[in-house]
Amino acid sequence: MEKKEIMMMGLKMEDSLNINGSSPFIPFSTMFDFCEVEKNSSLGFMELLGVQNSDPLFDFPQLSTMSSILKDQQEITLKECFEVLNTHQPSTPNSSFISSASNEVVNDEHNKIVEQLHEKQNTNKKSKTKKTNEKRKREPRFAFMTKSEVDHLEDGYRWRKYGQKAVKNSPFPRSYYRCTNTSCNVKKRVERSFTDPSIVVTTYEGKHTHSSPVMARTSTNFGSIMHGGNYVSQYYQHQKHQLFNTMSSFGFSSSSSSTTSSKVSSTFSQEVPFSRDNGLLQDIVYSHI
DNA sequence: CGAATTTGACCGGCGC
DNA sequence: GCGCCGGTCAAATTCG
Repeated sequence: MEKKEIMMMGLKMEDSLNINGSSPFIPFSTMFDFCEVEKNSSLGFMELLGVQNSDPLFDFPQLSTMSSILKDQQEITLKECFEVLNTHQPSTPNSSFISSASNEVVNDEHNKIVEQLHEKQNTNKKSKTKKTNEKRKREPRFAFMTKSEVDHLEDGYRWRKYGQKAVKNSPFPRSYYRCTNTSCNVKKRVERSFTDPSIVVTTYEGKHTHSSPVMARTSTNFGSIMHGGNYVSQYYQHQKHQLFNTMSSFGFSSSSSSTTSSKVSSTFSQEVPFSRDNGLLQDIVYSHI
């Protein structure tokens, strides 16, 4: 007899059910609300996600467009995401694909982020000219804005909290986590957006030198398609899977829809049937015990 | 009782 | 030099 373990983007379904009762909330809305990439990186959006030609995600024109934007500019903003998605508006306009946050809130957030990025770029320039010998090398960082009622989202790795600080101009604190694996120096910061408290901003720094402990003990298809040791690993595989479900369930269509369903089953999971009725809730993982 | 979290102290970078 | 700020440390406390 198979035992089912249900996970939604790494967050256990039962946890989310406890919080919202009959209507489970969606912990992740979309991963490309904001994506920050190191300047020297030539990664496009698809490469960032580890999407290859054989992936069903490859067929979504919206994502290809975003990928090219990201490649040219090294960063993609909320506004650009909106523009791209609006030019490929699905047939049902009332379905809010990006998030349930109002445009005002998201624009505020966008402006803030752009401001921060510019500030950072300026300070980087200054410190470069000032210092001949660079002391501290910053690991690549990736930030995600996610709609969640839980601050610390389960992502398959084990983290130890080592600090918490009050965030300027925000009632919500920022938490600092470090990977519990001693040989691994990956860190992450988690904070809640004060413009929209339903949004959690998670920033990863560095790459794991080991595989995910959760994935190691559950023989899932996610585990088998991981890029071990890479920061685009299991987290992105989750995101990738989620993204496809989201794109599909909100009415976006891939450019080669005839072949998509077969591709999906081979690339993501043969055990999880795709049903549009389930929407985001179909992101489940079956594990054998 | 060991592991994880909390929280005030501390540190280094930066602007004034 | 001083104060602010983001990030980290580590002793105390809580949790399982």
